[in-house]
Amino acid sequence: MEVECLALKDLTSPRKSFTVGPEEEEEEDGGQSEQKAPPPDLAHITPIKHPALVEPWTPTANLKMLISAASPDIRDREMKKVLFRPIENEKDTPASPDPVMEDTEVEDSCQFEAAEEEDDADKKPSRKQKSLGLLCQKFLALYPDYPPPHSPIWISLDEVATNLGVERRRIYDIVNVLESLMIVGRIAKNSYTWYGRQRLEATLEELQRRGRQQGYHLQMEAASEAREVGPGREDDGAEGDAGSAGGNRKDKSLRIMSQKFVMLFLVSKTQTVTLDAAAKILIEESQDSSSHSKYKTKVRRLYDIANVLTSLGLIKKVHVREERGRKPAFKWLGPVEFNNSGNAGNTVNVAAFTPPGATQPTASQDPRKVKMARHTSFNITPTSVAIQRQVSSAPSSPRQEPTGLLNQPVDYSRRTMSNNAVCRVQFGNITENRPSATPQNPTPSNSSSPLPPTSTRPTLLAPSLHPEHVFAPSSSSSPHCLAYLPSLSQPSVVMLYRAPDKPDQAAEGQRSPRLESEEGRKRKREEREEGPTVVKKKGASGLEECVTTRAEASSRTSPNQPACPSREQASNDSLGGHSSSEPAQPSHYLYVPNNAGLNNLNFLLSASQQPAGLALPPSSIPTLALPYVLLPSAALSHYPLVASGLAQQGSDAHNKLSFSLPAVMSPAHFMVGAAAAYGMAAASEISRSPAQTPSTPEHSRMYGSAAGTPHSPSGLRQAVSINTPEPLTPHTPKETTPTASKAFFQTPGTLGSVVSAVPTARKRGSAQRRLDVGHPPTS
DNA sequence: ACATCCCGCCACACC
DNA sequence: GGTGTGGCGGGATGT
Repeated sequence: MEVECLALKDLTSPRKSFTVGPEEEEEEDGGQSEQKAPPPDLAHITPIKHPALVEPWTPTANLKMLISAASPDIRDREMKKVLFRPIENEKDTPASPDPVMEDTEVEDSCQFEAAEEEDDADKKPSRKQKSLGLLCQKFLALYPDYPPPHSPIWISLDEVATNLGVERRRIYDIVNVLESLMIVGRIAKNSYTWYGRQRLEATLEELQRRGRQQGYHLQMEAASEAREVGPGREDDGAEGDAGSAGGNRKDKSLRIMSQKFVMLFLVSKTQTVTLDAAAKILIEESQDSSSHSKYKTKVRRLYDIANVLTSLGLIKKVHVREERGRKPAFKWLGPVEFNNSGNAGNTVNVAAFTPPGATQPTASQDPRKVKMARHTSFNITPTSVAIQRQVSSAPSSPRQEPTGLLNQPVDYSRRTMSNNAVCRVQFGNITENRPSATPQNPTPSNSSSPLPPTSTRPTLLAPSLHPEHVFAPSSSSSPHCLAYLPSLSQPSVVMLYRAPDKPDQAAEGQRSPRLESEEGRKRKREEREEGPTVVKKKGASGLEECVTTRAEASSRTSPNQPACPSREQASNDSLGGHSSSEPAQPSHYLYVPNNAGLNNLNFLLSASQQPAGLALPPSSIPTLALPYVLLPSAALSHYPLVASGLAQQGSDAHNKLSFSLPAVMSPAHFMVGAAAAYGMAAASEISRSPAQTPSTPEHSRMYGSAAGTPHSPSGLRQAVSINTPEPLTPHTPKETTPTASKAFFQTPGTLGSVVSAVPTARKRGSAQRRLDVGHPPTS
């Protein structure tokens, strides 16, 4: 790995010139960044003060981070600062950070932010920010909805926990629910395979079937009618599940409860289930008659499950009014009717499903056999702030939907930006596949080895973004893309703006995601079937349509990839190809601090645009007077935009550029919430010339590190790749250019270093504690 | 006051 | 005994 790294570096070296320090050397970002090379533009752009001094964890800071992104170390530091800061400092240095404003211009803007941000960012994360729903979103953001079938993604819970900066315990909660839906499958201790939504539909179908068999529908009716549930009871079902699960242990709970809960929705006429009813039904089954306490416990668990399901976009919170008043309930947003055919796509074996507990990956392929790419994903740092509360808040209460705002937590999945969103950002995942391509295992097949998750490979970069994350306006036409970079100090959004071909589309992007939610899904479903255009919308269930579309059309073979066939083309285009207006890519990017009124959003816009105007295409951005910073493209180079397709992209290589920003994108964030809200739809593709895509070492690191340390900026390390428009497939790119791949690979080494650095983080239990650092556990 | 649900103790299942 | 899981519910936080 190390070696590789070197290699990468070498590669990058050329770039180094402006790239920030290759590595750690740099002292602190701020200064260094400038020093480094910053192209003139940058230099002034980022007037980062002396980082060392303050380390404000402000938007500006984010900027710095970006800049400094080049050096992972720095990032880490910063991240730490950030991460910890809130905790530790929380009050200590309250304002300092923001107010300080390191950057010049930015600062100004920052100031705006400052006020808020401090709150958000600095402060300790509110409870909402730590919610399971948000956490789940982050988790989901790490992996593609539709990973390539043949290259399963390996997940290390420990790593995930570390990266997300949470306790393992929390991850278990999420994973158990995801496992109940076969979104992940357990391989072994601490090891899971990520299936994404490929099997989701089939699983849901199966659950529906089972739910009916078990008579849940009757209970639901009873319950609904008479609040008091009639003791319909049937334990069988439950037990069956549990039993099947194999582990009988106690796993009856979350996993099974989750399935049952889902079953209730699937058999419900109204598709709405009140917590009360669900709890009662579940209690009965379990026979815990314990009564009230049991009830309370069940409800608590249901909240946990509901938060995860909400994050998946499968349900949303609602209230049902009753005589007494309104009761909390959840409405199913996922698919209810399954066409076998459709499901089939996934080829999930129902059988596999059966034993939920069992977790057999089986079904189609044994993951293990298949080489698994490690998804290092991550990077998501625990951004304290990162997540917008909106989102977070949502976990339980998605109410916003109506508004159609950003928030919806859940919808990430569905968030579709514009209909055509083309751009895609990928996080690590994408890469993952590629990596496989990497030297060692170019093809999935060959690698028989399961890949030790650990060091091995690297295949992945960082977690890929789901397409969702990216907004893509209509295809190529659109000029810019928005990316949400949670890792940045705050949740930030970066807009890459290319000389626009058409702003309009961007506008499209704006459409609130929400709208789609329900209706959209349906539509989507339809769409999928129809066709391909899709980019990434997600189906109701959150499934990406792209996949589906394509998948259906052709065989389901690879839902993932196929889905977005066009990419290649795109890639061509984008990569270098993208001739459109710009030859390669925008020379500059605008970075807009969130402060500006945008909720914590930061944007990078291509300089090509007039800064002042920030005028994004009108459509795209409503007039926003935002403070922004121009960043020379070079600056971004550090963050490697990797054209996935660079080299060979061959099939996969989409044009996506990935550029790794030290941020993590969580879908949610990405969401756009803000973006959307603002109407920025973004999206365009950014194409990057191959040359550009440098896989700089740093870059690689970023990816590689997938596992950032928790505290550390792991989050930062994420890479984002943006594709050209089009349908991107989820991430498939198995093969990417060599170079690119290298970059990814290297990561590991990088990671290693990083990780090592933070070993402590690893402490699992304590991992979270990082939070505590600041505050000792109360007790 | 009630709705949510974070947090982490602690039991259990495996090494 | 150590570690991975995850049940469970106290009590904090949000509304």
